[in-house]
Amino acid sequence: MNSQESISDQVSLAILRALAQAVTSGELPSGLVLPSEITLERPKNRDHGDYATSVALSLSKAAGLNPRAIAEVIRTYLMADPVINGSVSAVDIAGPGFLNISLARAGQGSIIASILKEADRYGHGNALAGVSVNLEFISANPTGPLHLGHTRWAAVGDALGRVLTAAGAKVTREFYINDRGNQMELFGASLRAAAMGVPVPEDGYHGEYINELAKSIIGSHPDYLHLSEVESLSAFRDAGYALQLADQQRVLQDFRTNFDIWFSERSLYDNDFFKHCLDRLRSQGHVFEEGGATWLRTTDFGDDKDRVMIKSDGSFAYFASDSAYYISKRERGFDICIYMLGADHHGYVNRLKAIAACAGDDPSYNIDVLIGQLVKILENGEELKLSKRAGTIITLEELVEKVGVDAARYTLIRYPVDTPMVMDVDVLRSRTNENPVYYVQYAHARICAVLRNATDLGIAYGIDEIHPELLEHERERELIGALAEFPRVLAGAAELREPHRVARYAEELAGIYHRFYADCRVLPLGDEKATQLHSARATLCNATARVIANSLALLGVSAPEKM
RNA sequence: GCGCCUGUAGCUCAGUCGGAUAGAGCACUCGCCUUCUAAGCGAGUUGUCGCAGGUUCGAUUCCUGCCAGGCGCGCCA
Repeated sequence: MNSQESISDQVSLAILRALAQAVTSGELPSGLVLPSEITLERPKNRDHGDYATSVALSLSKAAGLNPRAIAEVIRTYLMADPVINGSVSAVDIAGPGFLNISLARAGQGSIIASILKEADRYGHGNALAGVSVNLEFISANPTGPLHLGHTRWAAVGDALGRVLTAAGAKVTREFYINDRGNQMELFGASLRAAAMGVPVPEDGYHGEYINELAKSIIGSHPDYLHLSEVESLSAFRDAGYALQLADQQRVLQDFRTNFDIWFSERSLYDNDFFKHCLDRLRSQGHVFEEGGATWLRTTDFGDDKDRVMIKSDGSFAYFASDSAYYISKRERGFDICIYMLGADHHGYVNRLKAIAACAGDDPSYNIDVLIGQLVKILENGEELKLSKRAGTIITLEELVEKVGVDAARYTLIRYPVDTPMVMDVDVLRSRTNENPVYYVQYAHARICAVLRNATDLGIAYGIDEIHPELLEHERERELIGALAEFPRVLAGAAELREPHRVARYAEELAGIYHRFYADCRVLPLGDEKATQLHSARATLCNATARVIANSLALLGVSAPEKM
């Protein structure tokens, strides 16, 4: 990290050094417990500098000193610090004891230089280096098309994978196929009934897609109708499964969401793997028998009731799969298992965490469960109701047909997953500020146009044309400040598992760029002579395009060069 | 009954290791294209941050209680 240490990191380390020096010199009490790190914040008000910290305020009580006095001591050592000497232009004390730090032009220039140098890796970090993450999302039954609820996870899960990767983690995306149990049997029975032209079972699967699937199966396997009932049920089930799974895979690929592993629930029971899991849990002392069933004592770890794994009739409860699946993930070498579940599954959080604890793991580290709220969709001002019965479910594919992959992905990602959201199809089709994906993409396309023109005019730009001393306009300062924020935003998004932060940042950056563009002419006007300022501004544009493109890449959204 | 999530501008929502006058888009009014993409920019108006306490130098943010809405609590999957 040393070579890529950002200005803000350098400053916060310098503040730590200043505090240590102050303690050594006796200006701060010797017993004072110093913070392990200093987090700088970006003041909303530009008069408060580029960075600010309130350490002096928080140390005041323990030190028994006036916060402004502490700030004064820090300021003195900070100004003398050789490392940041050239990049910081001023350290001011404001209000009750805030330290406001302003960057020198040279410091701003180094930000642009590192963006151009690191290119598509700018902003990436190593907070999760060496950590192996299993990211499981969607995990739909292979008994029908992916619908709107799955779509949110497809977009957010994929973006989270990109964000975690950018933070240095080794990420494996996994789709858990619920291919065993009653639902599969009902699916087979529904297909068979449809194929035979008899009523589908009451609790079976309905909808036009069932008829189409049935038709397609008979088309390639007319003999299925003449098998015995038992044989034909499983034949229809397996054929339907294969078709539906292939369909889900195709739709997801078109949605730019790719999985490394498609994990079959059935496979958990192959080769006595489940027995092995049970033995492992038993050896940890959390398995017991009662009423003819085999249980996991999840109440040892905060669950509100114990869970049955093997029912008294000898069949496996769904929880058996959950337990074995978790153990499988850990035995395959994953340090952190992330689960993305719908709000209707939030009751599972405790029991999943309890599985980890029962297996002897640390539930606060090895397992991370994210709960997402539901999505509603609006068209022509009316909510499209989702009903499988009525056959009016909105599929992922239909949504993409309506608004396109970029708009669908972007909109689903830009909200925190724990808030319910409404997608308005009409807005997503619009080309205005209401539609943030265009706002961001437009900024990128606009910059590309400017750079094309710069090249035509023979204006040089790039790492040798930064000229930070010429960038003194307030808009330029703002823009550089925003570019410098990207690594922190990305790190936060990874740590909190919140990719929406990247989208919000991209919107803010795009807005700052548009304002810069309105106020700062980049290229020479008419027959005006080209100067270094033109090159410097074009270079700033170049760096901005880079950061916007990097942000969009993390969301799986395209960064067009022309619109 | 127990548990989880949510409650911020007229609308849709940002804002988490507590910070300096609480933000954006939409909507409404008015400006800005004979020169870099107007899918853009600028100006104006809008708030008991659900309510009540507590911790703190300082709370939209943390804690407790309450109110309102959504969801979940099977030897179903």
